[in-house]
Amino acid sequence: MHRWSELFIPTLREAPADAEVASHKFLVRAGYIRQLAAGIYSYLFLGNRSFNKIMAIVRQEMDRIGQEFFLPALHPREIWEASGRWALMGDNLFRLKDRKGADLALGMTEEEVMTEIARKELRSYKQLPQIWYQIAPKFRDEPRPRSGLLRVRQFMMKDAYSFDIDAAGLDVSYKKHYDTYCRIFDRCGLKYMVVEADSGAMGGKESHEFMVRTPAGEDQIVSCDGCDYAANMEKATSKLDVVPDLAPEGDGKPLEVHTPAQKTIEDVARFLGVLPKYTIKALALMTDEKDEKTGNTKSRAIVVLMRGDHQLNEAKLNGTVAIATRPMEEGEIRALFKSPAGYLGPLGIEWAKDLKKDADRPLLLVDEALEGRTNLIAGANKENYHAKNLTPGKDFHPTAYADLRSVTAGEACPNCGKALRIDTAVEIGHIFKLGCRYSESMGARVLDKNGKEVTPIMGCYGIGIERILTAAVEQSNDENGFWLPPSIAPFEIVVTPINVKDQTLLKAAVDIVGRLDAAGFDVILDDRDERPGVKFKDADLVGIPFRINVGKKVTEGTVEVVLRSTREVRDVTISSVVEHFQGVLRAKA
RNA sequence: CGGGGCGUAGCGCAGCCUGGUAGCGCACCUGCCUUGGGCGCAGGGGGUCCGCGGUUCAAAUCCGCGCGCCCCGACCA
Repeated sequence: MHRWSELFIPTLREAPADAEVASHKFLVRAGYIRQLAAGIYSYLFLGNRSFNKIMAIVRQEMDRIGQEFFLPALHPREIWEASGRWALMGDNLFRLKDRKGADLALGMTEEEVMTEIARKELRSYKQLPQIWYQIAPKFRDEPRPRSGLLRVRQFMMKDAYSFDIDAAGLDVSYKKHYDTYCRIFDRCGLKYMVVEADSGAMGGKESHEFMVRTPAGEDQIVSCDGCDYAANMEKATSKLDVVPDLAPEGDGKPLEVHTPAQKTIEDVARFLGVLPKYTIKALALMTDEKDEKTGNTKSRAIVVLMRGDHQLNEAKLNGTVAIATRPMEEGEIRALFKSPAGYLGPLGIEWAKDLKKDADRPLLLVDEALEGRTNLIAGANKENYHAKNLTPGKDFHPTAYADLRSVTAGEACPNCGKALRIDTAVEIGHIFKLGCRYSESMGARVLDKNGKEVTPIMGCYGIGIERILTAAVEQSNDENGFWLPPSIAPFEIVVTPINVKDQTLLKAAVDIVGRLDAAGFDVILDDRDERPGVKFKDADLVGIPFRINVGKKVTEGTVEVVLRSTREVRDVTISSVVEHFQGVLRAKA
């Protein structure tokens, strides 16, 4: 029997000053966690209990489709070299040396280790498909740990990897994970949504993120209330209203107009008496690519043209050019384009003809929203002048058109046309068709039916254990504390005798706890010699979804059952308490 | 990596400007009292004032360097 008086549940009346988001404040106040260092937390009794319940659910569901491993957190440099990620991961990878001076890394994910096993052990198509998973700590040297448990440097992750003989097999493994994830998050009592995700520079592969809407989140998701369209910002698109173009002026050729001291889109549009959507915004960017051998940095200029009222989506740009970019400095703009910053435009510059060719020329990337438009207004590459009558493809030639725009709330859904909404959310799971990136680079091969060597195709699938807890807290809290879904709460029920010095009450409470225990419920007895108010406040704080008050009414054979989420109180006879909770808590099971 | 803030008892903070006894609330311990929403009274314990160096008769306080933590941005399978 769990007796509160004997347990270490250090609740705090006040939250630490540096806690900002609800989950951080409450998990600390409720005695679930304590911080050890930036982004590194200890899980105390209650936190660990909740944690174990989440992991048990994940494990149970994953065992239906895969096999659990336990892999080292300490990885030799070699396997990260083999996958090419030793250089790629940069400072996010924790690195250390052993006594002999050999390089080691703390695992941030386990593609390398899993693929290493596959490489050594898998020989035949007959051994496929395989789904291997583990639940283990991961380490990332985040530049900025934040928001309590939301972004940390050590965290628990369920990561799974699938190996299939072909793309059709991968589709099956992927679908299994998709369904399993839904079951896991359903059982954890989360209100989540699944969004299409960007698969990064590798391109073309499928990816979904499992998200929980909460203002504490770090991601933006776009969704439609009218249909099931949902995507993250990097992937989201929308249907734009057709803009009737301006009529050409004069002979229809590019026409310079005097725009003294009008630099921003808003200024120019107002000055010329048009809406910003008739203008072109030119963004000058640079890539700095370091040559590994020579150590020299190669830079390339990229100019992005957007409709005047649109925002560039850097993730989309990244996906298009497959390299990091930075804003160009004013001096660079002057030197390269002979144009003052603020008056940059596409005219009179020799642009690369193709993404692959003309490596010495700057790239001109034009957002799709400008494709087919005519008679637009852009900078004239000349102080105090803009140019009218610009038509892409005629007056200048883009290197490429691409979807580079960030969707904004209220734009039309690409599926059904209803207004899109944008919410912040926390990512709790991510499934991803990896392809052969790791199996290829690390040399995993199996023989197929025909005795031919083929590279297994992989998928990877992650769940953040902390984030399930965090999301659950963010989802259900008020000024007094939070309540967790019973499936992941440290205890399902707290039994609170109003006065433990009153032997009748204490005895009745012990009896009730005993019977609930015996019936398989997770119960805690708050037998502390505290005033009722103190015990109620603590009970409200620590996330337990049900409370049983054992008070005066015991003499009439009843106790109160309080539902934390709604504060709904209900008298239940002592004799039927177990039955009552079997109805409430075990109905679905 | 750019910008900002903070570091004094377990938690929340004052003191620092203007150098001289280290304080308040909560928590904790003892006793009494109280028992349906963080009760009351009395007594008590607890501090390398983030660290190092400097100035000074004297440093929590002034100066320098360092470290840690938080926030915004950048970054982020």
